[in-house]
Amino acid sequence: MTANTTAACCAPIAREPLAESDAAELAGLLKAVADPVRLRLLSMIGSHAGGEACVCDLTDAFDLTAPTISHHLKVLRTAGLIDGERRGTWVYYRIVPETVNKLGALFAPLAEPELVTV
Amino acid sequence: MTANTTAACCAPIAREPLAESDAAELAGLLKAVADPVRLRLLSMIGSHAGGEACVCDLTDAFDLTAPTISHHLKVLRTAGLIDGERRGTWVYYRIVPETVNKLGALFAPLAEPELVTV
DNA sequence: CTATCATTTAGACAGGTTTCAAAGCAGGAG
DNA sequence: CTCCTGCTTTGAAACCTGTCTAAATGATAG
Repeated sequence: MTANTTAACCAPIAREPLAESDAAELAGLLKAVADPVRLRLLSMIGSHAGGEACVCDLTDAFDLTAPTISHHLKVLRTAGLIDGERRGTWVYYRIVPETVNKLGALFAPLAEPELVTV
Repeated sequence: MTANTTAACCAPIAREPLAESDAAELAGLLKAVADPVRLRLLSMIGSHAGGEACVCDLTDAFDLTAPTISHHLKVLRTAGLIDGERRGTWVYYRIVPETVNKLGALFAPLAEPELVTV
């Protein structure tokens, strides 16, 4: 179609127009992380020693009630970004790297902002 | 080859807990792209020949009214993800790579040993 | 100046989100 | 068994979003 003279740059999102179905799926994932509390939860879980974190640790880090934290964890779990398991009294969550990678792949390699000027 | 080899693990989000202020800023950015229409708009603008796209092209690709598209473009513009300019009759939008890179840097290097060598 | 096309703004409405209090479940301790 | 603690579910209130129609603004042509 075109000369495509600026090929050495583009993140997937800027390489070709996103298909409608892909956009819908990715938007669902992005909605799950597009919240300050859930971003911090995801970060806390992912950076916790052993790769997993107990809900009790997470709840104490916020000025929010336990049901609210539980709700946010459910959103992340439903989106497939985290996975939870009960061991005895406590419930532990860990990250699902495959799903997180989908997000990374979306915007990732947008190289240096040295684009061809107009 | 031992000079700061980014290990096969951690995206910034999984390296250390996100600060509250960073989480708020990033969540704002993510909210702007967490919509199928806006994702496709961003992708269309970024992948368009010349690095910019006219609103008229964008509007025709959706089953939505012009005001709705305009609303979504405003959200992307307010978030700093795109930048618009009027030239004569038409308004042209282009991507702001710096802002998009912030998103790429968040989830990017999580466990995928694929190296960018282009 | 008037007509017309392209885009944005304003106002309104249905539907979804975030949050909390209260109640419900599941394990462990006494 | 009974109680207590950790976590989830439910139900409801306040708020935010996506979409539309109608109207305003900007630019160009006649």
